[in-house]
Amino acid sequence: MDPLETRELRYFVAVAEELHFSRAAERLGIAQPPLSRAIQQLERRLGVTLLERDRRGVTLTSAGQLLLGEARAILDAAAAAARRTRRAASGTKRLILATKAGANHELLRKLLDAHAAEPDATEIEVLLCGMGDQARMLRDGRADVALMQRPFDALAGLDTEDLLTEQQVAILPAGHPLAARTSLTMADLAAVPDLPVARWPRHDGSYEPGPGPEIHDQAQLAQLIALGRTVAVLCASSRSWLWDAHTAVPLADAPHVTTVLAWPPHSRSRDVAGLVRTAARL
Amino acid sequence: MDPLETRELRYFVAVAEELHFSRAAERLGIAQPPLSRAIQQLERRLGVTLLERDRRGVTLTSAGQLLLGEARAILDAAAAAARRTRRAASGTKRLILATKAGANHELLRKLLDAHAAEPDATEIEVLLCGMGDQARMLRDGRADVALMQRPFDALAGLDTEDLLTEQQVAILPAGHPLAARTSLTMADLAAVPDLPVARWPRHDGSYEPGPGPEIHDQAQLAQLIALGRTVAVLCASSRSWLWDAHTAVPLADAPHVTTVLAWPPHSRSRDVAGLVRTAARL
DNA sequence: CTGCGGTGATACCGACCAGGTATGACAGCG
DNA sequence: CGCTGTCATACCTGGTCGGTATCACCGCAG
Repeated sequence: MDPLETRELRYFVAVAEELHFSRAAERLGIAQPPLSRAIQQLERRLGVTLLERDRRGVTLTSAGQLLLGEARAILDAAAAAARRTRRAASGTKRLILATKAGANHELLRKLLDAHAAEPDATEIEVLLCGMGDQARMLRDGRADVALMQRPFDALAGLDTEDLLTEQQVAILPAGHPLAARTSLTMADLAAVPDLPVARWPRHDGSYEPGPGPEIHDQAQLAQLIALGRTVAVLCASSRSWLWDAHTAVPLADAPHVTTVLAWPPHSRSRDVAGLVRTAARL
Repeated sequence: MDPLETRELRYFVAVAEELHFSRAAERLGIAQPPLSRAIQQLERRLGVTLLERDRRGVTLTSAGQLLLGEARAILDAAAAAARRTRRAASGTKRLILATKAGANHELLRKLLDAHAAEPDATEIEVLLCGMGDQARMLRDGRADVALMQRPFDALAGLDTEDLLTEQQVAILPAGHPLAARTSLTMADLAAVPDLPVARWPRHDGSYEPGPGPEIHDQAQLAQLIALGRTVAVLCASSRSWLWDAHTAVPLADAPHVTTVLAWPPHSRSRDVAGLVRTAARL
C-alpha cells in the first residue's frame, strides 16, 4: 500500500548485490542489525520474501531479482532527478551531450555546427565517455543527450531519433593481404586465423570467449590493428580516426549500424527538443 | 548528496499539482505545517528553490517544473516495482496485456492465438482500458505489455515492436454524400461544415478547441456518427466494430498508423520476451 | 563432543525527526 | 479596521532509525 522509500531500496540493493548482510551494512555505512530490520520491514510491507536466508549467505528469490532491477532503475532515476534539478536551477543553460570517444567525428561536427547556427542556440558541452557509458550517463542525469549506435548500445528506455545509417567496414593492418580487396564478407575475416577479430565488452562489462584481444578503448584497438595483431569491425564513419597503418574495407554482409540521438524519456526540456529538431533535419 | 526520498517527492508533487499547501496537505492526509517544513527541507537539501511563494498561492520555478516531471516518473516506477514484485511472488504466471477497448480486434486475436500455440504459453489476461491509459498501466505496473498506436499514443520511455501499419479511414454516417466516394482527403472532410471532425482527448486529458464533439469512448463516438453528428478519422482496422449505419472511406493523405506492442524497458522478464518474439513473427 | 568463528536475528536504548496543535506574519478586501 | 486566507514558525509527542550487546544456529577443527 504505502509506497517504497528510496532508503529501503538502497538497502535492499546493497544486500542483493553483496548477498551478505554484514558486508552490505558496511558498504552502507550502518550497522548490521538495523539493516536486517529494514529488510524485514520491507518484506513485511510488500508481503513478499525477497531473500532466502540459507545458513551461510543469502540468495535472491525470483521476486527479489525482479525488485533488484526495478530498484536500480528507480535509484538511478532519483539521482538523475536531483542532478537535473540542481543543474536547471544553477542557471547554466548548457546541454551535456555524451558520446563514445572517437566515434562519429563527422556527424558530431555537423550536428554541433547546425545547432550553433540556430537562433537561440544553448551551449553544448561534449562529454566523452567509454564504451557503453552513455546510457548510464543519461539515466543518472550526468548527460542530457547522447550519440549512440544501434544495435550496439542498449537503448531500452530511451527516446531516440535516427540520424545516420551506414555500412560496417573491416579495419585491417595496411600490409595484410585482405587489405588489397575492395570488399569482404564476415566469412572472409573468420577464415584468417592469424588475424582474430577484436572482442568488445558486452553491456555488463564481460567479454565473450574467443581468440581475439579484449578491447577497452579505441586507442588500444588502433595500436593492436597497426601492429597486425587483430582486425576490427566498425561502422564506416570510424575511418575518420584511422592511422596510415590502417586500411578500411567494406563488409558486404555485416548488419548496418544506425547512429541515433538518444535522450531520457522524461526530459522533454525545450533545449533537448530543439536539438532533436535540429538533428532530425540532419 | 543524500538521495531524494519518495515521501518528499510525493509531497512535492502534491504541492506542485495543487499549487496550494493546505489543499495539498489535505490530499496527503497530513496537516499543513509539516508539509511546509518538508518542502523547505527538500529545497534546502537540493539547494534549489522549487516554488515561488507569492502571497496568494504558489507558482513553480523552472527547476520545480522539471522536478515535477521526474518525480511523477519516479513515483510511478516505485508503485510499479511494488506491484510487479507482489505479482511475481504471488506465483500466478500471468501476463497482463492492456489495449484500447475495441481497437485492433483482428490483430489482438491473431496475437493471442499465436501465443497460445507456443509450447510453454503463459496465460494472458487482457485488460481493456480507456483512451491513453495503456502507458500509465505499463508505467505503474498494472500491465506487462500493451497494444498501442503510433503516432497517437505517447510511447516515450517504452520499448516497442512494430506489428502492423495501416491506412486511416474516415468513418461517416452511411447516408452522407461523402460516404459514396471510394477515397477522400483530409481537405474533403474539412470542407463539410455540417459534419465536424470528432475531437479526441490529448495526452493530458484536455481537448483542443474546435467545432466537433469531445469524444470519451468508442461507444459514444459510434453513436454520434450513426446519428450523423460527426465524422471520425481512425485506422483501417476499426472497421471491425462498425455499425450498419457507418461507412468507412479510405483517406488518401492521412498519416499511416502503426500498431505496436509496447512494454516497460526494465521488465525483461522471460514471459514478455517470449510474447515479443511471437509478435515479431506477426 | 566441544569450543571457535561466522552467519543473521533479537533486545534494548537513545536521539532524531515526522507529524500534530497553536500561533504568527502578511496581504487582500469588504 | 477587522476578517479571511495564505504560508511560516514554535513547540510538543511518538514512532522509528541507528547503535551496542547478545542470542540462536551452523560448520568445522581438534
